[in-house]
Amino acid sequence: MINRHSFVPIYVQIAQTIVQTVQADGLTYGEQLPSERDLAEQHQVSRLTARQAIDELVKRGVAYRVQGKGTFLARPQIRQASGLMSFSDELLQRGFQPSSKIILHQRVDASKSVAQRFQIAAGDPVLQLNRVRLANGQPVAVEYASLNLHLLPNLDQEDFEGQSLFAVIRGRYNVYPAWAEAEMEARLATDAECKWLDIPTGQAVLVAHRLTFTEAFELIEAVDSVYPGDRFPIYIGRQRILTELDEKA
Amino acid sequence: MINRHSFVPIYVQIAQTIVQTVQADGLTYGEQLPSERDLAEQHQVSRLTARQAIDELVKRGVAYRVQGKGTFLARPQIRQASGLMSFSDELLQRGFQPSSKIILHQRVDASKSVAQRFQIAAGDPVLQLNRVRLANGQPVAVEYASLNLHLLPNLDQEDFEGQSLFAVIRGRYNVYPAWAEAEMEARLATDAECKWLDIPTGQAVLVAHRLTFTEAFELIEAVDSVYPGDRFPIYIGRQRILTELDEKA
DNA sequence: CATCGCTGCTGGTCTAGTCCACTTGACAAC
DNA sequence: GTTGTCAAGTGGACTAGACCAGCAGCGATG
Repeated sequence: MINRHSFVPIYVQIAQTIVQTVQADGLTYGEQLPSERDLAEQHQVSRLTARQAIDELVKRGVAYRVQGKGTFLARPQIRQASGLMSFSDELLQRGFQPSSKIILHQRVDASKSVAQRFQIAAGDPVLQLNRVRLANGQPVAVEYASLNLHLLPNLDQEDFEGQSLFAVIRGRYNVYPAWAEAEMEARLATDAECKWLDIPTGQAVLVAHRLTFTEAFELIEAVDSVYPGDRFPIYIGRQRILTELDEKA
Repeated sequence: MINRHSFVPIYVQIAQTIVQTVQADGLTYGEQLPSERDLAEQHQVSRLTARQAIDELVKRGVAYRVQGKGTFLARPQIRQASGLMSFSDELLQRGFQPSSKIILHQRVDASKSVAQRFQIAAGDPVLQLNRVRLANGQPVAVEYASLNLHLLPNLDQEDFEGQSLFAVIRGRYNVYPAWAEAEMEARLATDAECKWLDIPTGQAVLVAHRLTFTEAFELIEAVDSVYPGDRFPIYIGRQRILTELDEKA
């Protein structure tokens, strides 16, 4: 079960085995997981390590704790993937074949507002990448992306028709998206968008203004995604509602 | 500084003092916070406790760690409040005076699909509460809410024109919203919505289908919020992008 | 029969350490 | 000057305990 000489921390390994066990045993919402003390003894680790494993599951919204009673499986999420994450990954998970048609792909000088977001000088080059996103050949979104060439030098020489942008960012540059932030609004589709998305004029579209950061909050990309309103509802994911630090006094 | 006999855990107290210190000293994005060992010695606690304090800040996206270097302040969020949280709270934070006009307020028998969401029997009573939400007297949203009367008995006898729904839920019932999940779409406003929101016909609106859960994933409410597309962009909050548990092998 | 209290379980918090991985800067050797 | 090495400081992982707080079941006591 547990490999003490692996680079993967023990608590992650334990979290993985719990997930596997849950799937194998067909456990569902509300059922109880092993106690922290049981897990510790089972895997011959200290209780804190077992607790860290369960922390991982709680962080993901897979399980929840009740003091005095135990740890239980959470209600499953509506969907796995999030509208805030990689478009390609989400489509793959949902069983579609993602692809792209590039509308624009060029270095541009950063405008003042873009430069401020990227924390670079105005006029510094930024990669502008506008794409129509397709699922099984059907257009499902238009994306207007600005990418940080300081963080991703020579990114403009990559090919994005064939491969996922995030895959390139992770694989070639070892840059890992860790945080995302978004604002949403609705508006009517522009004429160009109607053509790209193959929708009638006057239709409502959902626009997501998304920022993606590294662990250290360097801005990787700023994207405006335009979705036809009804064809593709966007799942925001499961989020913990944080109480203020100074409440509960 | 630290009160060892308070009911508030020491690590929370330390997290609070860090936030206060940061504000008092005017520290900004990128500046370094005290090391875990420093914090531990400063407050005369073990290193784990100091670490837990920083964990709180990292969980909130206030700080981030870099192994071998230290802990640093994160880039501030676009906005504080989230479109997934309490409408009233968000408006208050942004300096508006929230109010409501009730369109519908009655017990209804749960339809099959609603009952399934709430995990109750079909036909069991649910509180349907439809409101026009106002900011400084201006209509900014229409909300169609279904509330769980099993969790919140006799909620239908409360007054919601004057007070925040979440305030009642927290104060009177001791039910704390802990998780939220949402899907978003865009469509054209209905005639009734145009009247309520005082917008021209044919305008695009943003629709958020939101579920709010307790810590134990009991469904508190299911809400469809309709926002005029451009008047009020919805902030989704800052979210961690989770890597799969079985990656990084 | 109802109730109170005990006991044994759970998670929540905390201690005082250990060793490892990584970053940085200083300093010595080339 | 460049390069390599070493030490100090950082967060990451882990141990082996401790006590507290909340829940549930059981049994004795009224």
